[in-house]
Amino acid sequence: MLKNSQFIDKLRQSGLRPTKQRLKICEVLFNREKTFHFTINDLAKSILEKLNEKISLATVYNTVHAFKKKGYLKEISINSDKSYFDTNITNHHHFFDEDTNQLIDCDNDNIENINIKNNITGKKVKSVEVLIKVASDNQNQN
Amino acid sequence: MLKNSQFIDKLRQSGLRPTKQRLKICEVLFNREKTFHFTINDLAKSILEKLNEKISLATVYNTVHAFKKKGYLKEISINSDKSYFDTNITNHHHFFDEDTNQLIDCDNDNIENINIKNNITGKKVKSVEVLIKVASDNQNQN
DNA sequence: AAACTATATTATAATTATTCTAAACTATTG
DNA sequence: CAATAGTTTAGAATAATTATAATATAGTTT
Repeated sequence: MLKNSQFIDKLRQSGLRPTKQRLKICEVLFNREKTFHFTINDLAKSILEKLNEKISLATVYNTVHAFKKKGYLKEISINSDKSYFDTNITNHHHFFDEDTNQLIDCDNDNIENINIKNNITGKKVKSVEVLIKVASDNQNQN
Repeated sequence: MLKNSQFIDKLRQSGLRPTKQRLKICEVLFNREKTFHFTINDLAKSILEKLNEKISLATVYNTVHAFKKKGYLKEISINSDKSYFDTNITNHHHFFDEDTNQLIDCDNDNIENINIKNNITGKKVKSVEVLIKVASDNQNQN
């Protein structure tokens, strides 16, 4: 478990002011055993429930985007009406269970190394993400 | 180039009534040399420009979803504020150019076969999609 | 520590993509 | 050709996200 002062240092190091709100959000996001996936709404709800505190939705949006820009969060490429974020910033992939709409981490060594033979000229590969959609046998394909 | 009567047959075969609007949309989507990617907005604009005809937005949404359900279109998993569709329904991957926000097909044999060692128990793999985000060197990672 | 400046937070309005609704319309069937 | 089941439509409703502009706070300078 990280201490408040550690979050303060981390924020300051990346040029973000360690405000009350940002520290609360750090607590909810990073003071955990396991990484996890969330939507902005999930996060706002967590803050309310866990810390019994209200942070303006706008601030939650701002903070999540700031954290993403600094590399503390990743956004996950799923087609959905809302954006999903991940506190696991390591290189890894995802299963998406179409029955339950759940996103599940797929360990990187569960898939052989992906080698892109021909990249777009003049561009650099920023990320390679695999999304494996799964469902029970009787479901429609998406 | 496909003829109108061929679209009529195709629609009827899959239990969709071949209406004026659906045939127009077929023309725009499938009467081409190459497959392509689009958003609902792109499509509505194309209809207006190419056919000089106005189809209600609701109908465009309905039709695209109907076509997707029947397997004539694929939806692409990109995290974005809007949904992207693909007339290329074969198994393939994508590059996403973060500089231009463009989606580019990645030939299937540009990537070695992807082998998932351990799948979620009780579930069947419905699709495996790779999204390769690229950008010029000086861009931020997404 | 007061004053200053740059950055953050907030409630609320605005915007955008998408879905819903219910009335009018049309293709198919008997 | 009448019945009916499926479609289309404009516009309203909804939901996620972004913009706005006033207020508050953090860091810095005096």
